Amino acid sequence: MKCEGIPAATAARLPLYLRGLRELSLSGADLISSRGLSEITGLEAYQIRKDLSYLGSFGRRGVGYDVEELLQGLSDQLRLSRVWRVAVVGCGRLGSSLAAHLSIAERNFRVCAVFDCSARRVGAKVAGLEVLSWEKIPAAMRERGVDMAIIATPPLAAQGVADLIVESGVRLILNFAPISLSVPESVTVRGMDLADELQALSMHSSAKRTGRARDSARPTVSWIKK
Amino acid sequence: MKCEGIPAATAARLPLYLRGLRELSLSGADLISSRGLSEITGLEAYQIRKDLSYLGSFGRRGVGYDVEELLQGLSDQLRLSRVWRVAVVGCGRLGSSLAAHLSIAERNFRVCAVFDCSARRVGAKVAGLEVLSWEKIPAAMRERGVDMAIIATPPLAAQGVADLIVESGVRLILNFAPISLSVPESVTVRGMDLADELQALSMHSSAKRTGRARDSARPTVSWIKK
DNA sequence: TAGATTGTTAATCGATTAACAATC
DNA sequence: TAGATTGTTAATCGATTAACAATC
Repeated sequence: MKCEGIPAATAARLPLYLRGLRELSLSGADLISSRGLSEITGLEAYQIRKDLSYLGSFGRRGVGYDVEELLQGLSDQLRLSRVWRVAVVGCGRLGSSLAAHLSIAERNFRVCAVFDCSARRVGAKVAGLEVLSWEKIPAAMRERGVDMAIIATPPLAAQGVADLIVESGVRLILNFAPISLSVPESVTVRGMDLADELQALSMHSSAKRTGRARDSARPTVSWIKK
Repeated sequence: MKCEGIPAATAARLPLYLRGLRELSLSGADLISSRGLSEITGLEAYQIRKDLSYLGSFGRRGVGYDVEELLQGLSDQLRLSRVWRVAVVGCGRLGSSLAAHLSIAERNFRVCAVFDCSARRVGAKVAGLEVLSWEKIPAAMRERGVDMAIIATPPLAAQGVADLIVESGVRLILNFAPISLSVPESVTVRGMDLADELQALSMHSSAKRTGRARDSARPTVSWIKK
């Protein structure tokens, strides 16, 4: 799938570039070459040049890329010029830690609602917010203008929660529950599963190699195939 | 990258098939067609047939796939016939919840060591285990026969921890810290980053579509490029 | 000018899709 | 036999890599 003409494989690498550039920016660097970015990301320089060329002409031949300019270009492409309003559903250990982590560490994403299915947890505070009952999902999501929802419930509750999220008009879902969700075509679901990752790692037990650095161009080729 | 002749794109989808088949097995199904698996996974039937053909001949023409047999084949490919010994480094909110979750929910992965860099947490219990000081990483990893390490420390501590993990001979790392790690060629690192995923989701804000189900063939195309 | 580095074009490679023959 | 469904081959598509001309 493409995002505005950008190949899927390239789009999946943009967050990696963004992180590298943020580090560079903090360290005060003005310029960076594709070769320099290669050392930071572990990707090949020619691939970086090709990827960045899809965003437009941010580099200067013979010179390199202006760090701030490229950072801006990437932020625009990733639509980070705005703050995204995030809801977390499921306030167990994982959900609470995700909510807390987001609140502390990410300025582009603001947790603005937390929900739980257990009466025991409703009313408690998580990430500074009062935990709401799952029944309030559609109303509260709309009221608070939520853009994305994170599902961190037990697997059996996840589909029901997903249905409520869809009902409330939210179209971006990050799913930590180890189950496949059914959603309408218009909704994008991204699954993150610890077991899946460990299983994939186990396959690499022998016969592997590693360039260097964070493998993880996190290659999101199939956001969804259709 | 291939694993024993299996294309990378296919390998990345195997955990998805495994989950579907486990559900089927629990529900008592004996046989499943590629069409049936398509409904469960959201992938196309022809792609499923092609993927499974790489594992060998598990289906019977005119009939379908034997659920248990295919489950066994997938488990073998994913090397799940054994229990993998996992260490968690970093016992903050995220690390503790990952350790607890793994202990409870995953039979193929056993948490057998937990570490932290903060003296405050050393000695506490996480997932039933005593939290050890990071200085003991090399010794304890070896003693306990750890196969994989999960890094869930703050970003600034992650590289140092990764170095100790590598020193202890562990070659499979799942990194939750939002930073690129430098490791030798022989080590496989998989990065999981909440911010990266949210950024990627944000790109899909408009102009998206979703087949159904868990998009997430979790397309791990670049475990590492080289 | 000479050296550096991008942006782009062309070549290679791998993955997806389509089609169908094999076979239960 | 007729219907169903796999496994495989061939066709298409997209991504990676290589090479180099443009340009600072």
